[in-house]
Amino acid sequence: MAVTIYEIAELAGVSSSTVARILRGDVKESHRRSAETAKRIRRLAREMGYRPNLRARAFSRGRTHGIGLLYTDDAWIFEGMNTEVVHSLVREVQRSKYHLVFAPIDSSGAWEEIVLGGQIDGGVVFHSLPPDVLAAVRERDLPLVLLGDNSDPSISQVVIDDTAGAYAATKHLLGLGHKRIVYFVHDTVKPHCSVAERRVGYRAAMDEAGVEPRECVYSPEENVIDILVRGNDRPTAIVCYSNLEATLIVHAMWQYGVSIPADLSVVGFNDLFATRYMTPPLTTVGFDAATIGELGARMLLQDIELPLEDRKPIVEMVKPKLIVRGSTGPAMRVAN
Amino acid sequence: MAVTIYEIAELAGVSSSTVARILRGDVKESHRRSAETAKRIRRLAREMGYRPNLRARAFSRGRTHGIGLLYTDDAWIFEGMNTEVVHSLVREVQRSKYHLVFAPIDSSGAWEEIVLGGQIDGGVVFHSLPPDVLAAVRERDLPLVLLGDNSDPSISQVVIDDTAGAYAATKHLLGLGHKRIVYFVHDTVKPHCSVAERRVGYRAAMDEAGVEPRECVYSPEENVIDILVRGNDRPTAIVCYSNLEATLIVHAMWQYGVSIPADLSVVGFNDLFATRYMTPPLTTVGFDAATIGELGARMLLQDIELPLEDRKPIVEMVKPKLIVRGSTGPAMRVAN
DNA sequence: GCTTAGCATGACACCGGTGGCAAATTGCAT
DNA sequence: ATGCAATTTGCCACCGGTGTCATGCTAAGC
Repeated sequence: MAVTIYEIAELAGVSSSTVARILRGDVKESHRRSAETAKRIRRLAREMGYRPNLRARAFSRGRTHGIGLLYTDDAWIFEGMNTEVVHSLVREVQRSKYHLVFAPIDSSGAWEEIVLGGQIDGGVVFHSLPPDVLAAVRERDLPLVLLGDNSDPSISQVVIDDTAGAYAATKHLLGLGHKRIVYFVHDTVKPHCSVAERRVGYRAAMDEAGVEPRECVYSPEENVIDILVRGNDRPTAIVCYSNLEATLIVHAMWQYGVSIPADLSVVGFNDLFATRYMTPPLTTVGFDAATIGELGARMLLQDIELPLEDRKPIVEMVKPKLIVRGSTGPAMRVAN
Repeated sequence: MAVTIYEIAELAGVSSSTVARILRGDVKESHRRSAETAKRIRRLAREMGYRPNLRARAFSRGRTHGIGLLYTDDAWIFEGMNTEVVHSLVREVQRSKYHLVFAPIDSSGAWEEIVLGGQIDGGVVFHSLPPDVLAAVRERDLPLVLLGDNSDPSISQVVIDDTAGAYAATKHLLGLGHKRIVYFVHDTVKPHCSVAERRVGYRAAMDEAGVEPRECVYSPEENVIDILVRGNDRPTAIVCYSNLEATLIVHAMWQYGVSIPADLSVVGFNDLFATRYMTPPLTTVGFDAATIGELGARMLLQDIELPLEDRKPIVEMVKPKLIVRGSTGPAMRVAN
């Protein structure tokens, strides 16, 4: 059905290799004859609506030009900032004529088909890979880039400076006169290096100010209310692990009549569109999702082009910055 | 590097066809010898870590087992409900050993590579296709399923009953005693059939109640404030086209001290996680995103398996339902 | 024991490009 | 005109499966 180089070759009276090379741009065309045939062949191809069969090319070259989007359920790629990262990833990868393929790592084992079946030339990982998957990928010599995880230094990665972000958030609160500041993590959050990193940043700022750090896990909800509303020694400010905690806390405080930021200051993490329109607009640590996708894609594509032995892991760190909005304010004077 | 059927065939002392057939399950194995060789070959394949080369299979069969995720920038697939639809799409497609490929329709022309290069066997469309793309897809006889758009009856589609949703929302407000109800659309919303359909539902309910319908475009913001805050004859309730309008209105009203729902009732459209935690929690029209993905995927996969002439467009309609939360309340008594 | 339908098997062409190699052609210098 | 290097061109094997066809084998029926 579709036009092939052989049909073009026949009509043009040349061999299929010539057609293939010309349409691929493998010919310098300095000779007079070459330039002429090249022009003729290109015209023919255009007229006949030729499109290289990418299945055939992938087979023959052993390269699909596919990039796997590898993620576990824990990575929540359909939530928050991650969707924006994926968005930029798609864009960047397209620019180099590659395409992105969903490769969820779940019990269905579909990832095996994709990775072991040779459907992709490399993978972008949200956030890290189970050991068996990693082993399989390694065996196939597929280059990888990890996004948002620094657990394996032997793989290239793009990470956010979580420590710096949490540090800045805590500093901001300390600067407003707060002393009783809590670091909050929701208990549905999977153990992930960023949880610890943000904690480190928080603690560093607290230590520096000579204030006692306090941590809390948001669960069960009652527990949180007890701490934030009924507690005797209740905190005046909160550093949230992410926007989830911030959203839930703002909502819970609204229910209990605790005013934000008058009675309680809240800092989130991640600059989602919606946080700008919360009541009050959320002060949060933000970073540019597009940068992460672009860096990741470029690092991966570079590795793919490189011969196996020249590949070496690179780590890129993205600096977040604090965006001050309405959910933080000066500490109450009356604080005991 | 990777194991092929030829290597297995050699070791097993049979032909490559036999290996291929046995590993594909094309053999009934009623004969004694067959059963024995089959067992031997399967064991060998397992021991050698054989994996069929899917590039080769795709080439040979002319089928990639890839499904294109076709979307324009206008479709916002990285926002709101759409991400959930994509999520379920991935899942459902995997169950049938297919994989999803991002195929954004933009000026980069990358979609041509994917569609015309034969990288996919079919496509899921958010929400509709530009004419040139549609023509290209048609020419390749690629089956399609449209999600959330009913503009082309010749293509299978999964649509939400927008009219019924907006009707239910408006009915709810009328039931609470509201008379001055406005239908709100943000001006960044692209012309899309759902805008009109929801308007129809809104109007139907208003007409039924014998109340004058009123529509508004959210832009510029000043305009909205004028209408909702300063207006003499200002509305007491709003039916929003989507959650975007609802979020912005709730936020703006908070700034102007208009209390929701006491002074103004707001109904959104789309049941996002975050709407549950807005202040107040949003009354909204919701539908199950997963259902849409599953239906769409199944319809498409069915079409792919079918011979060209047996394919006929199917339309599935998903019923939304009203979720009453805190942003709607009875109309004020003092209303003139 | 012989026939025969039915299934398993092997041989081989094919899908549509790629890439290495040898042969042909060209431009340029002598 | 001749030689030479540079470049283009054609030929062909190859990538790893699939599917068809002819042949070989098997088990059941007589």
